[in-house]
Amino acid sequence: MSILEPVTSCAHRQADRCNDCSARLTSVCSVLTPAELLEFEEMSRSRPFRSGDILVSENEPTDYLFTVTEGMVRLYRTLTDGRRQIFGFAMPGDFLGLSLLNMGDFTAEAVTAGAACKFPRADFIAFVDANPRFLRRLHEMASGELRMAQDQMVLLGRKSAEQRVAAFIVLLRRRLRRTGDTSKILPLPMSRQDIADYLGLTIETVSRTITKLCRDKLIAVVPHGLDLLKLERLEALAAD
Amino acid sequence: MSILEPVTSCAHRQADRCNDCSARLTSVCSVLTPAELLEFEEMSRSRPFRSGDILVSENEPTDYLFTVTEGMVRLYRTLTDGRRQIFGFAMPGDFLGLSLLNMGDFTAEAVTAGAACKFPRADFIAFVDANPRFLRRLHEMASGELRMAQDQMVLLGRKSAEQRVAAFIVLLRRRLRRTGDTSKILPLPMSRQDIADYLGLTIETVSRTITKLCRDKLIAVVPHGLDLLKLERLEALAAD
DNA sequence: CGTTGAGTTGACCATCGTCAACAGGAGTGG
DNA sequence: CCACTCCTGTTGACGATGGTCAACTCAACG
Repeated sequence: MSILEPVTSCAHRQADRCNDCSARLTSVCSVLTPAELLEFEEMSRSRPFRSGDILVSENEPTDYLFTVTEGMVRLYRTLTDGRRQIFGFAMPGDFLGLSLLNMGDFTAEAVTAGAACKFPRADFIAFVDANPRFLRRLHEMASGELRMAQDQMVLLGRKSAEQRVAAFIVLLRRRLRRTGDTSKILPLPMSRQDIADYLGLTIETVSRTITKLCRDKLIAVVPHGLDLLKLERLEALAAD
Repeated sequence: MSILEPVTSCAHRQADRCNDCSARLTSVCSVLTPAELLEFEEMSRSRPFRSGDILVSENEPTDYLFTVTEGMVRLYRTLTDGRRQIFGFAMPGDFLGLSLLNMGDFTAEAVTAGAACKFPRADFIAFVDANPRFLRRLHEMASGELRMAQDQMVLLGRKSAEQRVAAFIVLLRRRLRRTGDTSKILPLPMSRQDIADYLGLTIETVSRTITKLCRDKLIAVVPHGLDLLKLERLEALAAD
C-alpha cells in the first residue's frame, strides 16, 4: 500500500522541471504559458511508483490530485463480493481527479512502474480559480472522459465478446500512438484479468476470444503483446 | 423530426423569464446572481417539445445547447444494426451539451412532452468565458455526469439482470425526488424498450425481471408506474 | 368494435460463466 | 544448474443467464 513513496534507487532520471516532463504536451499543462508553468511547478512534485502501488483508494478520500507522466495505471471500483469493474487505464498525460472534489470514487493502482505528478488539492483548486483558461482545459479533458465513458457504455451494454476484445485492442493502440509508441507490436502490460474486468467479461472468455482472433489470423500473440496482422478487420469488428 | 418548433396551442404557460423557471435551482443557472441571470436570459429561449421530438441528433452537429426544464429526454447512441444504448434520461435541471464542443455525439429524444431552454453555442461559450464561476458550475455538473457514467459501467459490466432493474428503480426514484416528486408511486414514463436499452438487456428480460420482483412482493405494477413495496430490499439488491 | 402497439409469457437456444485440469515461464532454493 | 513452486494463461466440459422467436393479452384510439 505504499502511497508514492520515493524509490531509493531509481533507474531513470525523473523530471524535476515541468519543461522536461515528457507528458507536458498531452497533459492538462499544455495550455500553460512559461510563466504559468513556473508557478504550476511550485505546487507539484513528481513521484515514481512501482507496479501494484495504490495512488488513490476507493472510500479513502485523498487530498492529492495526479497527472500520470509515465507508465500505466488502472482505475476501478470493486463490489462487495469482489467483482471489479475497470473504467479505464490512465497513461502519460492523463489526469486523476478531474472532479476536483470527491477523490476516492475509485481506486487508481499502478499496472506498471512509472511516475505521477502530485498536487495538493487546495493549491490546485486555487490555481484553477486564478486561471480560467486552465479550467477550460480541465473541462475539455472531462468532456473527453465523458465521451469515452459513453463509448464504454455502448461496449458493455451492446457488444459481443469478440467486438469488445477488438475494440479494446484498437483503443489501446490508438492511445499508445498518441503517447509516442510507433512499434508494430502492441504491448499488453495489463493481465488478462484486467482486460476481463475492463470489458465486463471473464478471464476465460478473454483468453478464448484472443485465441479465436489468432485462429482467424487477425492477430498473433507475442510475449507481453500482440501482433496486429489485420488492423482494418479489427477496426471493422470494433466499430459496432 | 421537428427541432423544437413552438407548438401553436400550448396547454401550459411556459416561463419566459428565468426567475419563473422551475428548473432554475437545480440547473446550471443556480450559481448566477440576479444581474447575471438577466444577461443569461438574453441569449436563452424556452421551447416546448412533444413526445418523440428530437432535440439533438447523433452525427448531425448542432449549434445549440439545452437545459431541460420540464419533462424527460432519453440520451442514446445507435449502432449500425439498430442496437441502441441509452446513456441516461435527462430531467428538469439537466444540461445537454456539457462538452460545449462536439454536440452530436448522441441523440436526445423526448420521452414525454416538456420544455427545454435553448442557447446558441457561441453565445453560451462567450458567457462561460466571461463568468469563470459559471464554468466551475458546468465542470461540477460534468464531474457528476462522469460519476454517474462510472456507476453505469459497473452496472453494465458486472451486475445481474435483477440487480440492474433494481438499480434502475432506485436511481429513478432518487432523481425524481430531487425534482420534487414525493408520491408513493414511482412513475415510469419510458417504455420497456427504453429501460432495456438503458440496462443493456432485452425487453423480454426486463419484463420477466419486473414480474419476478412482483412475485417476490418487492414492487407492484400500476398503470404507468410502480408501487415500491420494499424499497429497502430494492436498495440492497441495487447496491451491488 | 376492430386495429394497433406495448407488454407479458413460454419454449428453445446461444453466449458466456463456472469449474477443473493442464501448460509454461519466472522466480527460488538446494 | 536443476528441481520445485507459484502464478498466469489456456483449454475443455458443462451449465446458467439471458437472448430469440412466437403466441397471446390488453389498453388506447379511432
